[in-house]
Amino acid sequence: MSEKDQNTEAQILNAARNVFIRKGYHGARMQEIANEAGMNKALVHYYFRSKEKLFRQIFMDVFARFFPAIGNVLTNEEMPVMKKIEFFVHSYIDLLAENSFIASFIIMEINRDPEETLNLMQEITGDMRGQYFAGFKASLDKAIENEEVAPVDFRQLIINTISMCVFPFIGRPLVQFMMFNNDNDAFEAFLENRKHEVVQFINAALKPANSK
Amino acid sequence: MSEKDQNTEAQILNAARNVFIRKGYHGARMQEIANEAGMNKALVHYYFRSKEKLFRQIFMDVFARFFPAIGNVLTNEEMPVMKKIEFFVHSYIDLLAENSFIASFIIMEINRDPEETLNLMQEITGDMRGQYFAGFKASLDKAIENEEVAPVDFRQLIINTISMCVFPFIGRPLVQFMMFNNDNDAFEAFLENRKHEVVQFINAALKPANSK
DNA sequence: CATAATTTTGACCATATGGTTAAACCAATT
DNA sequence: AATTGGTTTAACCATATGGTCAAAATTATG
Repeated sequence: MSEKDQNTEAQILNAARNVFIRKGYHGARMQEIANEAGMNKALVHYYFRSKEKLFRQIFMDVFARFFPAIGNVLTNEEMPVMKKIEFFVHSYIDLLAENSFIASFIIMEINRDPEETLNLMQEITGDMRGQYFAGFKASLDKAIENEEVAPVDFRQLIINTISMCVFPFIGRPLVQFMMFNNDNDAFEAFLENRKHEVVQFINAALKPANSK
Repeated sequence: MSEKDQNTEAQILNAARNVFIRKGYHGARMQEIANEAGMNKALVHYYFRSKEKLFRQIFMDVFARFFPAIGNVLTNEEMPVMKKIEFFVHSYIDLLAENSFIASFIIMEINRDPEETLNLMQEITGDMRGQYFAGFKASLDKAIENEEVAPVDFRQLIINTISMCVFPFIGRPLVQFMMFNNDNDAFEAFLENRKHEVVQFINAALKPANSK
């Protein structure tokens, strides 16, 4: 594989990533990818046989970068639960803010073809799926026992947390329109605040009943 | 318009609704809609000139049924804030459970073509958009002043609430796979619980600092 | 420098898809 | 029964799209 090879390949991957993320699988056109990469359509097929093969690679790249953020935080045994959550919320919202279409893209694709998409995801998560959460559950339950946090089901808590982080990005056009008169800057500011607000919200919700 | 007219038209609308919701605009095929309606493709065009016109009508129908659930609850001045939220959470999760693809559909389309989709939505919401939330803000702020609930920005609260209701449905395949080993029944049970858990979670989060 | 190997391109193909049309069908009216 | 008006269909059209191929351009190799 020559230098030029890697270069063109990278150009294609880059263009494909943009187009697929913007338009989704059905909306994306091989021609548009070729144009955006500044080359002939046949060349795209020369490097990646078919649209589907190209898409798979893109999806896995995107998801592979997106997924570990969850795992790394939940896995760290040392950190107290509430710190874990704080760290998670901050890094997740930052990640999404910098890659604003990733969340919609993943959601879009998993709803388009759940079976296939789950297969791709499994190749990345492997068997680790359950482990991530088991670790979190353990340390959460311990904290509950020590009455550091109020009793709560770990799944509900995780989903509450992820929901509050992810939804504003997925539903951004809608939310921005409905609640911010479509004012971009106002919404950006809102997102910046949100990191702290969400943490505070969860923190308050988890305050044990007998604390002051 | 004859009886038969209304019947075929309804059949088309019904089929189109199913197909569009399952596949989204790009994924949907006029032929598939015709098949599902049990008729010729040309007939679909005879009733609704183009795919786009048909789609618009479907989207507006779907959104029109989906949207008021927000407004009605937030508008009611009498109800105490926490009751409003409880009512909202219950009715929203029920609505989504019964129309499981609606949320994904709306999200999908608004990300596909925000401009156009917002236009369609505006035809339904009219100028009422702001009003809904203004009413909620007023009664929330009053409750805060009376120290019935802890201080919180009304937008953050609304988005927190909607996030926690909607996200599990939008991300269902992913969540079900990651946290429930793809077990359908387990996830359904989880959703049933969730109505109460979310209400309780918000309730705890909004408990004023000085209450026991 | 000549030859081989690889990369890139323009032209092309088969198929799918949204959309049209003319004719067939059918129900009501005279 | 014939006419009329709307409904439904089969066949068709133009275009878009994923994909292929042979030739040209470029690069590596002797």
